[in-house]
Amino acid sequence: MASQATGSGHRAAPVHTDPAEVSVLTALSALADPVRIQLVRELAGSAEWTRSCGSFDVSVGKAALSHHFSVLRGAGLVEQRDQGPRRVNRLRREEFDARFPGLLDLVLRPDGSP
Amino acid sequence: MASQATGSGHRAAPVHTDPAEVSVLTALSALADPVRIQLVRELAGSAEWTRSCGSFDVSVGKAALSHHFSVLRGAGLVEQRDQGPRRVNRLRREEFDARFPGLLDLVLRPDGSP
DNA sequence: CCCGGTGTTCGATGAATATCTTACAGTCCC
DNA sequence: GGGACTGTAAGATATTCATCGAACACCGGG
Repeated sequence: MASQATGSGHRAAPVHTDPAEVSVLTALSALADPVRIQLVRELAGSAEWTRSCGSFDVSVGKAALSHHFSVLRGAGLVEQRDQGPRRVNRLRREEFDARFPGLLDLVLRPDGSP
Repeated sequence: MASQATGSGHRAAPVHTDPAEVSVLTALSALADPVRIQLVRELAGSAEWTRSCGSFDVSVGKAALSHHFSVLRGAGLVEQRDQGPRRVNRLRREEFDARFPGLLDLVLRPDGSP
């Protein structure tokens, strides 16, 4: 078979949640965590599909990191795609902003920003 | 002594936090709770200084309720004033909105509102 | 085919926190 | 002053959740 450009494995695909189906409580809970805020911020500062899960400068082990990405997926904040052995990420900016206008902007704004 | 219109007792005044000094994480954590969301919503639907703490239709005891109001005060979301034996509340809409534009609107919006 | 690299899952642990019960401190009204 | 009412404080309990360690699955390359 013709090998695809970026091999799409037949692995357990990550479960995604449509931002349109996310409740306010779920969205706020997902963002009410320092590690996840950092992930979102770092992700926002990078081009889409360029950051693998392990490429983030966080202070937790990879098990916890995997959990955090699961929460972010469940809140419709992050989309993931398998690219060879690694899983690359994308911040669902427009979609999430359509569901919760302004929320992402607040998180991405530098914290001391009156 | 001349009794004041609404007697302001010499009781331990509630500790308030200026919304300008509240971090994003604190604000999101305060709002990431179903009981507190309900309190904020109910408060937004009432005139200022008209709702005492005990007048909310929540499913927790008054001790937990007092704790939730403490969290809301600490996030700059609610202002309290003693009015006789009861403590009346006000949602700090403008001040909080100046610090976190749009956040309160998201919480007050009916949950399925895309 | 073996191996290093990448993530996920599972179970357990620990910390944060939401809750209750009880006790206490004010305030108002009789 | 006594008593009903309102809210807070303190201590105990329970639940949620973030974290870790180890085991497993998958991919790509020698």
